[in-house]
Amino acid sequence: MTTGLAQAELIAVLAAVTGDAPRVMTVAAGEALPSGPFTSSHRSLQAGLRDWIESQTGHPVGFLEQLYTFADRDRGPDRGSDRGDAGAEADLRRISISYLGLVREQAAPGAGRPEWHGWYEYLPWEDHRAGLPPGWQPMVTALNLWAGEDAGRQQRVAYAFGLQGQAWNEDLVLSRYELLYEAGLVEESGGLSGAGRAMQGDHRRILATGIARLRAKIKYRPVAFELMPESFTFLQLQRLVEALIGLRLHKSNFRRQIDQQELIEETGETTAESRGRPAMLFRYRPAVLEARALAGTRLPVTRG
Amino acid sequence: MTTGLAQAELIAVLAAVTGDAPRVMTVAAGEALPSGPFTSSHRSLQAGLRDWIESQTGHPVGFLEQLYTFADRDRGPDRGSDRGDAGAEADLRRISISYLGLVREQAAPGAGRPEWHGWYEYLPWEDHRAGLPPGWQPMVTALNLWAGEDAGRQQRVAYAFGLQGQAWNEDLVLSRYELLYEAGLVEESGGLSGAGRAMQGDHRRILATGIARLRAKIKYRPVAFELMPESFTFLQLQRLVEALIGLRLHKSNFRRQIDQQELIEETGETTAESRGRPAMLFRYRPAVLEARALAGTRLPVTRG
DNA sequence: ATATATATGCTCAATGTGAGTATATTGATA
DNA sequence: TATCAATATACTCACATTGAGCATATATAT
Repeated sequence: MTTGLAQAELIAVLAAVTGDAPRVMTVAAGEALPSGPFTSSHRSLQAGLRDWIESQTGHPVGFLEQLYTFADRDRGPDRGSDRGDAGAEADLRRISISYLGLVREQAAPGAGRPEWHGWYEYLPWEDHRAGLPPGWQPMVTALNLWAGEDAGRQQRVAYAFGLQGQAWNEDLVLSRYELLYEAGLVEESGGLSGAGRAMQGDHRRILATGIARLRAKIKYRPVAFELMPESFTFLQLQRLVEALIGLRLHKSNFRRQIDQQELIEETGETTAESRGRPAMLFRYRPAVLEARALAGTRLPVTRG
Repeated sequence: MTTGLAQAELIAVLAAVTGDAPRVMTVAAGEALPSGPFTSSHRSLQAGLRDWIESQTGHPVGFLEQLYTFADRDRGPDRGSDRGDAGAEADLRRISISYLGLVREQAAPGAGRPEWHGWYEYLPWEDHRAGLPPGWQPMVTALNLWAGEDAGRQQRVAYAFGLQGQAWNEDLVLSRYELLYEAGLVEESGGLSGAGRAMQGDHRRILATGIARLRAKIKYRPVAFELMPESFTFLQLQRLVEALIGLRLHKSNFRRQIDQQELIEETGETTAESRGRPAMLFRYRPAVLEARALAGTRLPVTRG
């Protein structure tokens, strides 16, 4: 009872982008994230997961980062209350350690026949590239109905979904999923279908955690390049970032920002894929990565 | 062998600030971070840890956030190699889930007689408030010696410690500890004493992880108030932030920044603690917290 | 009264950001 | 072949933010 014994499991949010569609690797016909027991034959958490992913996808994982560790009856960061989906009453807890991984392509499925599905099948309210996503109005109406006269709920909804003068904040992926969960508007919490495709257990919450992390990270670390091919045009890079954050970017300002960070350099070649003027091809400069990352201090320190 | 059974343990980095000294709660005469098994009597990871901390410190924990989950033979985010400190060859892995918690004061020790020690006893190279910290020159010399002709090592050292024209980045706490570890300059990796006080196992690495998280977080979330008393002066707030990040701040620019975020409001009273003009007292405005946090987008989205 | 110490407010140059416009270079088409 | 449509790249400009320092206000100590 007090031994602290638990069953350990690894869960991966594996992301890739094809064209302008961000994708996630799934199993069980798109209903679950890939996962497996953490066995003692693995050298480490990272190494165990890396081996497993590479055997499944046939591609190396460039970027792999721990997301969050959940325990039974404690799914989701700031939840004190039980959700009742814990299962049997054994004195064995299950501990799930989730990871975010980025892979460059998603061809060559391995033994497990993984499937790639678009993020926004599961979280359609997160894609604002073409204006308000489908199903937006009914969802907002239902959220407001749930909030009722409760000022706290009203504020949380307005903040998370960018209503009532608040700006849309693309990073709040997890907050939004949790609000929808709490409001009973997703299947996982007993809601009717409609608000995106459901997943087993809390896998959709873990997907939301991964997307939130990636959207936050892309602002101060050049993770986008982990998803890009060797050489690429400016527009391809822009489309990829837009796919991840679910928003359109200002073209020339995006170019300027990338330019002045000196993250990329011309290859010398051009593409003639498109109709108009051919675009220059660029490659990533990894040497600069370590040197410039995390430049944003935001605190008024005294210099000199 | 492949069951995924493991022993689960919770480890806490509990921080408080008294005056201008940031502190961490320790056990074992200041040689270890508080930890304990995660038992099935706990409702959840968060709740279990929260209960335990409050019984130990006698104070409620305002802020509690998961840091990182380690497994035996995998201590530290990006390490593939074993460190050989794993212990017995049982097929039971130990999994340590670490948390960062912030408490407002550190009086009233509970049953376990915890001790509070200054952060910078353990990581003296992190405190740059009074210029270069003691032991800086010998440490840099030893690092350069370790780097030798290896350009990669040289670059990592220069970047992490702000040498050769690079600016000091207070967030890179973990990178610095890991470099010192790798270079054999801390006791935990066989180095002689001198570079700060050691801790058991990898507790000092976990402390570094917690400080790094806090220093990064303070830039975009008002976590400082979790450590402040009810009412405070501007200078007290500044001193606290300075203690956390280990740097001096520009007085009026700091005031301006806090001002325009509308995070605090006057209480109407003043203090006459000091010699000169009495300072106005302020209180934190928690209502605004949710509404304004995470304003920094950093990506050039198209508006309208 | 005067010096000293701290608090609070103001200015200004430099830099960064949001938004839009202008020019260049291609393929398609009349 | 002249023109159009489409895309790429470059430039401008107002405005906000930031880094740095100076000025003023109000207390205590002598």
